[in-house]
Amino acid sequence: MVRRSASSAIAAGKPEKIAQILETEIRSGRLAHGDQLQSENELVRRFAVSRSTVRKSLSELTRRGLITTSVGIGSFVTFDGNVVADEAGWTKALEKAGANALTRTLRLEIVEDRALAEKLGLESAEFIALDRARTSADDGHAISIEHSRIPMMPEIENLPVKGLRDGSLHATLREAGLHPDHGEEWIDVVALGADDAEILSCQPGAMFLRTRRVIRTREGRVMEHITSLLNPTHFALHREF
Amino acid sequence: MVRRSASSAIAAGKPEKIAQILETEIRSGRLAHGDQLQSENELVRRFAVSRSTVRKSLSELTRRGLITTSVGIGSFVTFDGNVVADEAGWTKALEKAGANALTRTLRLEIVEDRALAEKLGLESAEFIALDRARTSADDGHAISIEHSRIPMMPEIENLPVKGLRDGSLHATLREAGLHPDHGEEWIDVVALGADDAEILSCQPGAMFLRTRRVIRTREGRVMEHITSLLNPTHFALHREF
DNA sequence: CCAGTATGCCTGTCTGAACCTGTATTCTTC
DNA sequence: GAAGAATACAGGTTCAGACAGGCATACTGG
Repeated sequence: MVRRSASSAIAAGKPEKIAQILETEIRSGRLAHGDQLQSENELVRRFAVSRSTVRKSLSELTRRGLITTSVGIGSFVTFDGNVVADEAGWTKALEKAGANALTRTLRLEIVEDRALAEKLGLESAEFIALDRARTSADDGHAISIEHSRIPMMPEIENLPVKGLRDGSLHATLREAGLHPDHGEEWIDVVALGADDAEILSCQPGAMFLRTRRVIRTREGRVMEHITSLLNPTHFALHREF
Repeated sequence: MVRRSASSAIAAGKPEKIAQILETEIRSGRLAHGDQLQSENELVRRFAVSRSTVRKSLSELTRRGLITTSVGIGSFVTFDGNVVADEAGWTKALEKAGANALTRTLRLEIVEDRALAEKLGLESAEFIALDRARTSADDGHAISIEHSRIPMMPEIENLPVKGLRDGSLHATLREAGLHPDHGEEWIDVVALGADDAEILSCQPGAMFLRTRRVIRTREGRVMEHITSLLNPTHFALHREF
C-alpha cells in the first residue's frame, strides 16, 4: 500500500488529484460542514474528466470521511474540521500527559501593537488580542499559554463584544469569511518571561517550547499570528506529510 | 577492450543516450516537477527505437530519482529542482548564530538495534549507524548532535567501507536508488543524556531541542530514522507551506 | 385545496473502446 | 554472445455512453 498524504500530488492518477483538490477545499473551510458539493456532472465539466473519474474521487473522499452522498440529492460535506490547517499542514501539539486541563481566557480585546504590525508588514497596528492559558486542573501547574493576534478588520470588529462562536476562534473567523490557506511557522526554545511565568505560576526563566505561526488567507492577507508557549514536559510537536 | 566511463555520454548505449536527453529536459526545467512524460509509445516514435529500449531509459531515470511511473497512467517527473523532500517538506533547522562549526563523524558502522527495529516495524534489526556532532570552531561549545539509522539493505551494505559520496548521506542513498518521499516528524525538548553530553562537552541534563524523523520512500519503506539534538541557543526550526 | 402526474436533476451501475505500463518471448544484427 | 527490435499478452486507467431508480418541483385535473 502506498501512503500518500495531502501535500504531494506527484505521480497520482486523476481521481486522486481531484480528490486532493476537493479535500483542500473542504479542509480549508472553503466548503463548510453541511455544504453541498457540485453535482457529479458539474465536476465532470469543471475538471474535464469522465464521470467515472469524478465518482472515484468522491468515493475516495467518502472513504476518508469527508463527505457523504445521497442518491437523487448529491454529496455533502460531513467534515466539521475544527482547526483547519492543523491536520493538514501545521505541526500539531500532542499532549504527553493527558492531564485534566483548565483553560482560562486571559483577555479578549482590541490592542495596538506597532512592533508586530511592522513585522507582519501591516499598515494598521490594531489587533484583536486573544490570550489563553491552560493549567492542570489537578495541581495547577503550567501547561501552555497562547497569544493570538488577529489584524483588525471590519468583519470582526465586534468580536470582543460578541465573544467567540462556540468557544472556537477558528469557527468565528470562518463565520467572518476568513479561511486559513497557508503560512509559516517557527519553533524554538525560550526562557519564560516574568509576566508569562506569573500567569502560569512558574519560575521565570523556565525553558519552554515556543511555536510562532503566521496564518494567511488564500489571497496572502495575514489572518492570524499565534505565539504558543508549551511546557516541554507536557508537549511534543508532531507532523506528517 | 573497451574502456567505459560511467558518467559521460561516450560509448553509451541507446538507453543511456535517451536517458541523458530526458534528464537534461528535466534538470533544465523544460519538464517541471509533477509533469507527465510522453508515453512509452510516443517516446518510441520520437527516438525511433524499440519499446524495450525506451523502458530501459525510463527505469534508469527512475533509479536516479527523477521520475516515477504508474501502471495505466504514465511516468511523472518527481524531481523538483534540488533536494527532493529534504528542504521542501521538513522542518528546517536555522542556525541563529552563524558560528564557524566543526563537524565530527563519531561513527559510521553497522549496528544492531532491536528497540528501534520494533518501533519502526522492521524485521531485521540491522542498521547502518551514522553519528555526527557539530561544535563551535571558536570555543568548542556544543551546537548539535545527529544520530542517523538506515535499515540495512543489500544496496548499501558496503557503505561503512566505501564511505559517503561527497560527504553527503543523501547523495549516497540517492545513488543507491533510495529517494525520500514522505515521513513523520516529532519535536520536543529533552534533557541531554550523559553520553551525548560527554560528546558535546556539555553538562548532562542541559535542555536540548530534539527532532526525530522517519523518512520513507514512495513505497512506504523506511529509509532513515534521524534523531537530532539541537542546542536551543543556536537553533530555531522553521517551516512554510 | 389536494392528489396524482410529468419533468428534470441527481446518484448507482454497467458496458466497450482506447490507451497506458508490466512482462515475456522471439528474431535480427553486429 | 550481447544489444536492440518486434511482437504479443495481461492488467490498470480513463473515457463515453446508456440505462436504472431516487428525489424534488411544478403542473394538472378533480
